[in-house]
Amino acid sequence: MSLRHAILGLLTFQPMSGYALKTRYFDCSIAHFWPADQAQIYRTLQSLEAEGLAESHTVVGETRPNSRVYRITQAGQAALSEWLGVAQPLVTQKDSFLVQLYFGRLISRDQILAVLRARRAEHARLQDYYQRLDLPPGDSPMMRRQARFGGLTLDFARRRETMMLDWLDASIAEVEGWSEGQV
Amino acid sequence: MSLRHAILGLLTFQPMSGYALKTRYFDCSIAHFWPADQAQIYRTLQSLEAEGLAESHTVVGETRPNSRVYRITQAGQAALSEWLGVAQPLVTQKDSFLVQLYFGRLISRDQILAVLRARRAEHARLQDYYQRLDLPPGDSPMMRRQARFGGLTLDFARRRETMMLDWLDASIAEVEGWSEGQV
DNA sequence: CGCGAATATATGACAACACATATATGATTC
DNA sequence: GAATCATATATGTGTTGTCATATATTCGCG
Repeated sequence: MSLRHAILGLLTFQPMSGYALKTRYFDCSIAHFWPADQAQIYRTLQSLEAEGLAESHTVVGETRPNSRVYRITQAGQAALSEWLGVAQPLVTQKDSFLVQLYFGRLISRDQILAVLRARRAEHARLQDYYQRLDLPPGDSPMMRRQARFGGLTLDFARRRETMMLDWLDASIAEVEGWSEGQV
Repeated sequence: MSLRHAILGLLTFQPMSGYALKTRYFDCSIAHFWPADQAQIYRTLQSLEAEGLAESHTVVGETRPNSRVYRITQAGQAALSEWLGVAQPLVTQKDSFLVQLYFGRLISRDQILAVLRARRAEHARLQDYYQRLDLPPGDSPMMRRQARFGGLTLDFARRRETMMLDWLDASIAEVEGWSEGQV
């Protein structure tokens, strides 16, 4: 249910079209911890409207194609607040890389090291991305409050990438220490 | 596709029934980073057999119900090795809690603190679980090699929980420092 | 003027997954 | 003897998500 509530949350910034929501808001924030493609977002907006949590009207574009601008309703705000106040159950994070590593004994030491190093490179790239990423300072009281919470989630991403790199470095060193015959 | 390969991997330990696979192996290992319910595992075993990656025969149980014992085939071993050798694409980890936190400004400081503290308690429980969890020492060369790779994934889980608790403690302290009027 | 890029929305098809439920056997417990 | 638990497998169904594809407009470039 997170995508529904994430979209309702973004609509609290201002009413907007699916396109603006995805390209100007979603992809720069929520997508870092709850990615979704265009089809999913458009369908979710339709479903939100069908349930009365959002409403839309067509805006005639003079310089662009017409767009359908969505606005959160009172019912939508109530549903969002309700959801935000209840602790979500902890869900096990799925990671196919850990499945690969768990069965590392089934391939050669060089092969598993190559997979580990490729993973390290990906996370180094991500760490760099999150280090450079900075949040818009906020030009209104609302956006300044928003920036604080955005800062918490960004802090999480940075800590996670640091932890990942530490663990990958330790794992690579450990596997390198295992003689080929033992692997 | 991870579940398919995880199941093939478990079948390399020994041929076994869906029930044994789930309760004696899957839930104690793979489920920590790729959970799946009974229905999903049984259907995946059927699909693996349909593709020739596993084969099964019925074992008549004298003291229990009959069971269908699956064995990995040559083709299955080949498919598994193939998959293990290729680095899987990095997938964004979805976390509904981060969605909640990102929109923390929409509820009261006390409410978001309650959600943060509930999350902290969950991760403290998980950390305790992973600290106590120890892998079977391995009674054969294969299982000793297996224990090494299992150790790497366990190390990851422990580091992740430590990072989570550090971040949650820092976030709780930070939010506590924000005056209610500002939140 | 044609072409591609950016803007904008929508749907079909399928895979993966979660949750519920159905069924059956044999052992243990009260 | 009835109830319950552990063992064991199977399927129905709805939701979510992914990927591909279709369609339409306007702008800028060569």
